[in-house]
Amino acid sequence: MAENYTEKRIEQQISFLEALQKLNLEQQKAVNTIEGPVLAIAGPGTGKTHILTARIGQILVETDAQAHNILCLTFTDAGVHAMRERLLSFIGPEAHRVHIYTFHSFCNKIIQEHLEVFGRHDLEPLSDLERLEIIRELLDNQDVEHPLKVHRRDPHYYEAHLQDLFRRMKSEGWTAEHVDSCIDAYIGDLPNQKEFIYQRNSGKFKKGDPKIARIAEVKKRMDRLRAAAFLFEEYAFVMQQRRRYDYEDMMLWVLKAFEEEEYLLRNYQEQYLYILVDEFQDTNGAQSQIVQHLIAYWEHRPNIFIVGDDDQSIYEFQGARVKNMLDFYQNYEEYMQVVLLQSNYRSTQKILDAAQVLIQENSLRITNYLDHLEIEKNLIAANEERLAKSLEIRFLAYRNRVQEEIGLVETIEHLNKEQGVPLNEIAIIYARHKQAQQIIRIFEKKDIPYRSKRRINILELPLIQNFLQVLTYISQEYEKPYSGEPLFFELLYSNFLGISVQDINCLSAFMALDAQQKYSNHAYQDLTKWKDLIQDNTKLEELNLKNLSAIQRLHQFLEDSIAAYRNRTLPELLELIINRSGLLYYAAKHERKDWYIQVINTLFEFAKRESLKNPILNLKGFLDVLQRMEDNRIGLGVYKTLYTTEGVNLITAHSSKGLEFRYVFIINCLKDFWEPSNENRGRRFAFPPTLTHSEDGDALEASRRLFYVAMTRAKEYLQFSYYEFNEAHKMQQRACFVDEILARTKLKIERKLVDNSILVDYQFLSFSSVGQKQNLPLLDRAIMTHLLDRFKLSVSSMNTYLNCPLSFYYEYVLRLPSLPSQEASYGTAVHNSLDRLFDTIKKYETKQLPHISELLLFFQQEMEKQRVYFNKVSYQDNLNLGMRHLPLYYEQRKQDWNQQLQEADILTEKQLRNIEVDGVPITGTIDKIIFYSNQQAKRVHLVDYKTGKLKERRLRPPTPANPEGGNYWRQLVFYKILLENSRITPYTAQTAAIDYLTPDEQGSFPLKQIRITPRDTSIVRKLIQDTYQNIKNFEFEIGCGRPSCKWCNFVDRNEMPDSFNNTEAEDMDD
DNA sequence: CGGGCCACGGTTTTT
DNA sequence: CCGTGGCCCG
Repeated sequence: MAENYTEKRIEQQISFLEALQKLNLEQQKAVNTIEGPVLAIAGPGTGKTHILTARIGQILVETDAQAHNILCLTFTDAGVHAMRERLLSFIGPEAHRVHIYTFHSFCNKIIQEHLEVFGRHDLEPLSDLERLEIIRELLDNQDVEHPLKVHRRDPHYYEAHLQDLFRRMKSEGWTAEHVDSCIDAYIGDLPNQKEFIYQRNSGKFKKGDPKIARIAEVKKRMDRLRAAAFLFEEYAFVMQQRRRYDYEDMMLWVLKAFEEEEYLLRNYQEQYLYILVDEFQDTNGAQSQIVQHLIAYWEHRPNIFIVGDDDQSIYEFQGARVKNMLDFYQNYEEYMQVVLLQSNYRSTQKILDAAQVLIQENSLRITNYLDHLEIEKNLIAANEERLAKSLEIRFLAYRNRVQEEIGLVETIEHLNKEQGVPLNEIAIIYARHKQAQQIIRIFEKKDIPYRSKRRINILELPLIQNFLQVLTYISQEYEKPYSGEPLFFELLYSNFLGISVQDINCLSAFMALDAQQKYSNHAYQDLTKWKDLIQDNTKLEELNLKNLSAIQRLHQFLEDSIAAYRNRTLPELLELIINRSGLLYYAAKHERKDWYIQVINTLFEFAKRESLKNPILNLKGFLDVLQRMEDNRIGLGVYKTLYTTEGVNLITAHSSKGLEFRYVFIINCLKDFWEPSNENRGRRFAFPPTLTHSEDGDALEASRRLFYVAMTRAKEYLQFSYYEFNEAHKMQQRACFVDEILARTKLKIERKLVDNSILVDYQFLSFSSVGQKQNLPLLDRAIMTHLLDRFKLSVSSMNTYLNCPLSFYYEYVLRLPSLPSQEASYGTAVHNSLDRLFDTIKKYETKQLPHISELLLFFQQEMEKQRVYFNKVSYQDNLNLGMRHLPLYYEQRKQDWNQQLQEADILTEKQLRNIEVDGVPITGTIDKIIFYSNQQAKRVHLVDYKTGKLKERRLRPPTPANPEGGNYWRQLVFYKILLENSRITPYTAQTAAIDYLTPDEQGSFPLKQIRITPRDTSIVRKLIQDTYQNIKNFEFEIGCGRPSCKWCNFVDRNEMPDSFNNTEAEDMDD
């Protein structure tokens, strides 16, 4: 046997033997018990990977088995990787021949090896968007009486629930019938449950009576789940029809093949003489069935080694997981060897004791089910280096959240600077990512390196958003020249194009002045187009740009891309654009180039995948897919490791599993973060306990395990902290786990106060971005003065300014072209048709209301005029909407209208120009003015049409909380002021109304009338003056900061300092 | 303890 | 928009 071994192998052999000798007794048992079933319960830090690999080595040494006769299954890629590395160091290249897989890669291998059975050739993985769309269609096809739809305003509300349910059903191997019977069992038992029985007499209820209403409520929820589960089969069928599959399917296919194709299973059963399963506490139902199939061949004595720690099971359904372990034990009890690994090589005894005390509060532990073995899980510190150190565990209570965060950062800085602890030996562990946001900001501002790994949606990144703007422009210009004009200005700001902000200002000033001039000459058709400007070298040279060549490059790049559109596949075109736009160059030169390149690749790979599914997909289609993803809040995820340099680790307790750090800080140890809020959280169905094998209190145990995992990451020092009062000064409740540990140890809570001087030091780190000044410089004041020369305040410009001065700057000063939204276009069409209706009356002086058909005809004509602003589908939708709403509206209003026609004069679409109030030029158009000429008091009534849902807030007069009043209220008062200062009439307007053109839920069209008081008028007059003054003072820099605000987002997206631009600028200065 | 009303938030993670 | 949990009252 030995003669073929090279010297190197012999060396490895020796190091392997040495490693074997160093094993403690428990470990030796786990490694040496090669034959028969073994269950190893391995607590944290007990050398799990070490044992698994040593055992593999041992099998190879002790038996005739070849490397390929050994199968080692684990949960994650990282697990596979770690195992392979360790094995390589033990046994050398032979390690590559051992079959180490994740469950998924193992199934994939089986499928690839038996394509004839699986017929997977033409199948493609299902994207998140496709999943959603399949489910949406499924829901749409259901009757309105379906439990998931009935009484539901949003027919798609349960989409997310269904996604989660179907995924669960697949991964746990549940059928609809199984779910159904579990629900029946649960409901049947409800009257026996304490919470569903009155505990004492109260009112008409007697002690011992079942709570009928509560039971009915649960039943209703369960019926929804039941109905949802029965949609599963159809979902699976549609997937198959569309030739799509997802991750969970791979496992199910293999399971099915194992059951139906005996030879296939037998094949693998005979090959794998030794099977090892890692992290058994995390295997789901389907995974555990795969293992069971593989070992079934060996009846009572399979050579299987299962290692796991039930106390570290932090994914759901602990009941089912413990059941898996127990089933495994009971099935092979006769020959089963149980090994309990207790020597911990990671932590100090103090840390282990505290962790121990905590986890003993749990009852759902495997040791409690294996009573007869009389085993007790205890962790004993066995690392000699660690034994020497014995830092105290600390519990710190801070006054508030800010203090906790500052205290933490201070402590870490001290550790690093004064004690020389490397930052990557320090971890901050929390329950949810959002808890780390503020700390990340502090680290950023203080320039302390940190690492944080989390899933990021690349579609939200400024770089990608800018790039998508460029793609959209190219796509639109290809479809129809000049249709991309409204995008051009924003596109210019894309960092990777290398255009300086000064030059953009120069170009925008030219465009704005040009527009101003042409508007005043009514030469709307002659407006200069961006596209023409950047290819007009003469004009460009007149502008004295800092970097003319960047603009010329941009022009060339856009032209080339549009030209390349037709003859290239989507990936080819994208590749060209990524290269020629400068995106790739920009990313490659960036400080965080690894990350940027990864982001670009993710987008590119996604485009390739989509093209594979749909070979004729073009750029427009691709952008449409991305748009639909955005609409449905589906991201394109990528794991981001922020700052790959060594730094403080910021991680969730979940992702801390398997890691270890010298210093661990568990933060925000509060009930709200660490204890389960509810069994049914988020957009998910609640499952009956009969299905998940979980019971009341199980969720708390799951959280306790998570906390335990976090604690056992610490090697030397463990610190818990929390804050006593939240932002609203409400007292916080600390997590019960803290108290559980305190109760059974001598540890005490220390109240910490952060020194005032330190607090002051942190003041400068601004904690809020709302209301921040924008970073993009405004145009030159002289140019702005010129542009606002003849500016007149209208309702919409005033409202825009009041809502967001930044938006005002872009929309009214720079006059950037924008496409009207589809809603706005529909509104215009309805408006215009109503105007024409009343015009007709006037024209023929009949005082008779024309027939409804007249109105509908106008509407159709007006929609035709707006057609360009709709896509094909939404045009039809909006047309149908109007054709349905207008007759109902007409019917509801006609009586009022007829009466008005008799009593009053009606003026529609009255333009009021050249009006001045308190020195401010104002302007506007009033939808409808009704003159009550025959009344003594000469008065008019104003009406404004609105399409859109009634929102009372918009109509509210000013309150102390909202001193400017609702938008619509302000608008009506503005109109009154406009009319009364117009001198077209001596009449006063005391009443005004918003006339809603969209019905409410009861099908009636609201007509909201307001009475305008002199106080109202003076408030709005003051607003008019102030707003005008602010505009004249160029106070545009502060945006509203609302997440939905186009221009705030634009500025936000482009505020990042960009090294590329700077180097470009330097190059030019030479 | 039980019910009604109102304000508020809306995980974690792997393949 | 839905469900939950705090809060108040009976």
